[in-house]
Amino acid sequence: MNDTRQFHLLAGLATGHDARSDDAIYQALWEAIVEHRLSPGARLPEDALAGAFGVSRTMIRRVLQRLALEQLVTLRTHRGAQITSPTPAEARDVFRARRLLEGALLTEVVAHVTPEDLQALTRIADQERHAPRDQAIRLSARFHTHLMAMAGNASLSEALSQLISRTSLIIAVYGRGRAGCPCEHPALIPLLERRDLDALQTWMHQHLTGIEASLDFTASGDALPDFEHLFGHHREQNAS
Amino acid sequence: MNDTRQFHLLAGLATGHDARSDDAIYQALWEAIVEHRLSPGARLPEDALAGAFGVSRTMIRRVLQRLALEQLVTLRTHRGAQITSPTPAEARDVFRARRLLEGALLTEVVAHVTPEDLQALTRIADQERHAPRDQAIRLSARFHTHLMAMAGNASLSEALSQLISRTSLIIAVYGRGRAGCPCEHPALIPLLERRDLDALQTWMHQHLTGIEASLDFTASGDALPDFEHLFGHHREQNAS
DNA sequence: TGAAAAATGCTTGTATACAATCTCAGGGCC
DNA sequence: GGCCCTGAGATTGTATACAAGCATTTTTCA
Repeated sequence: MNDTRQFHLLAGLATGHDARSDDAIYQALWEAIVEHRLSPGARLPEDALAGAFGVSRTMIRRVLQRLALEQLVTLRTHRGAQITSPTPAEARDVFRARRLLEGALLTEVVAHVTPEDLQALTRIADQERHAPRDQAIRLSARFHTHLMAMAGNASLSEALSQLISRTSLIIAVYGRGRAGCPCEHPALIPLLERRDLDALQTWMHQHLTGIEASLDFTASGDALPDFEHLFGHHREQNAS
Repeated sequence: MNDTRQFHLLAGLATGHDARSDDAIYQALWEAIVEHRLSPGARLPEDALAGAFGVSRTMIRRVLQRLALEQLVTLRTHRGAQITSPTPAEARDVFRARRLLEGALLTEVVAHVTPEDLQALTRIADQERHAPRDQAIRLSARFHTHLMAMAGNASLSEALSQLISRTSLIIAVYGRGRAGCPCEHPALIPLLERRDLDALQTWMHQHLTGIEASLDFTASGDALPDFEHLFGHHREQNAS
């Protein structure tokens, strides 16, 4: 019994509902993941997706491979794809990386920001406030992505985009209650407007640290339970 | 006429010569690209590669897609794959990104470096000095990759690895004569040994800037010739 | 002779068939 | 009663067939 139905909400997002192109399928899946409509751990059977999108498994496999290289889905041989459940360690890495990268890039952002950019950011922040929760998460990602794209460095922007997407997964697993950017974004815009680099860097650091601090890593990450942490108290002594 | 022969040198690198796995093929192609045995602009016909590696096009396509996402090959629809020729703008971005990332990560590297790491780095630097030119390029990449892996942040290491690989492409296109890291790497090790962060950051900045300065961007990047620059002297006046 | 148009061959894009492997349920054995 | 083994079903891995598009050559006409 192909549960194609489960994925029909994905297919219906754009054109009609079938024969979508490579990129469109990627986009639809990406949005569904970032918006938490597909939760970490969810299985992604190729047949079901192929049916939902009206294409063959060939294309689905290509899209899944791409998502896997971006660490949004995990591919295990002969066991199929599922939405990645980041480990606490990975979560920590992502936040450290983002603090470092976004902090450093703000220097370039300040140097290149234009009035159009400010308008675009304001619009995104507004939409974010009035959007339902799931879309707000995606718009929050968009806010950061757009902000960092101003630095004018495609290589870094792309790497950062991946980190931002992964943050959404991390929030899905470890966020409790009203996690995610709790609408702090509008506060950044005036700082950017008067090009106050120090204030921007401080703000960004606190923003990211605040999100990370709001997470709850004691809840087992949905993946394999951390027996070491649950039962063992000899963490410091094994040096190998 | 399938010029499978052209690619047999790739296939012969590891096991026998056929029925190689996904990762092995990726590895072989990656090394060939980074070692400049496949030059930017070189075409990569799926049939020829499939024949050389003894697999079907299915696998080749997967590997090519992965290399494309890492920006090492360029995939154009219905026109196949070829080794990417980075543009001067991309080259600039990559070096800026590397300066930023590697400089910042040195802080973490200093905090985590172990004697084993120092040994490994020394060994790589030694091999690099005594290796023939093409392998030296790959070992140079390995040096930087290993160094940055010490920071203990997988997310950033991976992004950086891609930037390092792309640097090899940039050198292939714009490097003249004895470009690449001209064996400066051994000088870094004592600085690392005494954890002199300031000296390390200065060294790294100059190292990367030196490589970038040794490039010659006037030579047309092998891709589409820059007619604007060749024939037009009205560069400053067209503002659009 | 030169240039535009048509045809052929080669390469890639997509779907599908078949083989290999995993999962899970049912039954037998300890 | 619990555990292991076995087999059916389902899912993924790989290869191949066929369709579609591009490139080059050949042909034709001025």
